[in-house]
Amino acid sequence: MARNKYPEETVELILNTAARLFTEKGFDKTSLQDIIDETKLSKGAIYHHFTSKEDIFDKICQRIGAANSERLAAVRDSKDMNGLEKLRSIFRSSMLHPNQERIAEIIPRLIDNPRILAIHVKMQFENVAPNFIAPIIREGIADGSIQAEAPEQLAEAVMILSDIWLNPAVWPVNREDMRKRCEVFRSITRSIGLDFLDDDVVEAYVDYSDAVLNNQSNK
Amino acid sequence: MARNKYPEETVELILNTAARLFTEKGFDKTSLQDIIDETKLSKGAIYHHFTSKEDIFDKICQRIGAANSERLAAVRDSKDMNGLEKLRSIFRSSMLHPNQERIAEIIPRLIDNPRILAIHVKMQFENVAPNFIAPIIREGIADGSIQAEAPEQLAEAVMILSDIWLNPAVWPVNREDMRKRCEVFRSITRSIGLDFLDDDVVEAYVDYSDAVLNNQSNK
DNA sequence: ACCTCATTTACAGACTAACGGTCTGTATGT
DNA sequence: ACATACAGACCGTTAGTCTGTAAATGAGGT
Repeated sequence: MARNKYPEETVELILNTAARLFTEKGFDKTSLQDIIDETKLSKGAIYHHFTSKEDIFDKICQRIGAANSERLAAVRDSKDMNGLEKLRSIFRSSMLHPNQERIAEIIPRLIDNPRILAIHVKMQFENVAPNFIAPIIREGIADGSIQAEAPEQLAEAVMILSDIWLNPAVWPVNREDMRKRCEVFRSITRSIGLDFLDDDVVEAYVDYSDAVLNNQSNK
Repeated sequence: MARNKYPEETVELILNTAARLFTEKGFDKTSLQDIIDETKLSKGAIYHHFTSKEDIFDKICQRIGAANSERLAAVRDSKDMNGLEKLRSIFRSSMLHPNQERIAEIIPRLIDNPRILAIHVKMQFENVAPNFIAPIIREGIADGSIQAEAPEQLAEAVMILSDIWLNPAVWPVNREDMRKRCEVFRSITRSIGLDFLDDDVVEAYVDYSDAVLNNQSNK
């Protein structure tokens, strides 16, 4: 086949396939041949749409980042909630998200997938914390729902703790340990004026961690 | 040259050279040829002492981990301090360590060196937190110098925050931001019964961060 | 509106350089 | 003599390049 009418579909196919393989096997252990085999495309096709394997990875990250930003921006710019409620909403939706189960099935411990871990950490620092969490905390301080100082640094600390330490995809633990982690996280956030983790969200964290753990031991 | 009298020196040469190259250029971008060129050894020599490039990396990590563990164990097992004093001592010595300047000269942002970042995170989770920080917190709770619960989880939280977020090697920031981070870290640790970061240690963090930042902009 | 044809685009796949790793050969210490 | 510490040719696989080709497209004439 030459000169496809709908090249966007080819791009999508490459991105989707590569994303799956990268999360399943890791970036290094996914070869271009793997992508070629799974997509039934040719090297020429892939290098026509992307400049390198790295480029494919970057584009996948951009796509995920954009989807994530959109979700967060909707909450941040909402007029119906105060600062604290927005924080609560974000953590609620990220944990009770519909595609949660699928992720638990696929993802290996991110700690064993350095590339994905690093980009994950980077996104928290460069995008999520400064552009979404910090403004919301600032809003919360202004509207009186949050008592705190240094919103930028608080946002960073909260995201590091919740998105790396509490994140079961990074390092899953058993139910009890996860519950204890959540409790410590709550006592920390409460003490700095940010009490936004609800009981049912904690349970979702615990369930998710357990699911990832079980899925791994099955392999 | 064949059949060297002192093969340990060859092993050391390989480990030291590889460690430097891995931190300078990253694991992936350091080729065996680079190591061969810099050591003036041959492929045969390297594969005689190591089974793979990965193996070299692992041995480097083990060496660093062992040195680190030794330092931490000495504090943990000391009879002259209570729990809180031990924590204080650890953070003091890790920041005011003699080889600090050398590291600042070499290291790129760990966030751009995924492999090293991942092993760094892993060591905190698998070794430092459970084997050293948690026991010390437990001791502090027992001797009354620390008021807290869940020492294992607290240890994890403290190490995540201090060794990733506050660590200038991971993500250096300017002096003001670093100072703010330290302040937030202090308010967090204080609130959970762990006030162990002294003013002069904060200044060391700030200086270190600034040094790493300046060094990078020079490149 | 329809046909023509040059041009651009979306691929296919042979080819290349560099990589990690293996294997055989060799000199030197024990 | 034998084991050890190398040296370096060799191999399969990898990411990335380059050339070839067929289908879509857009401009110009009818």
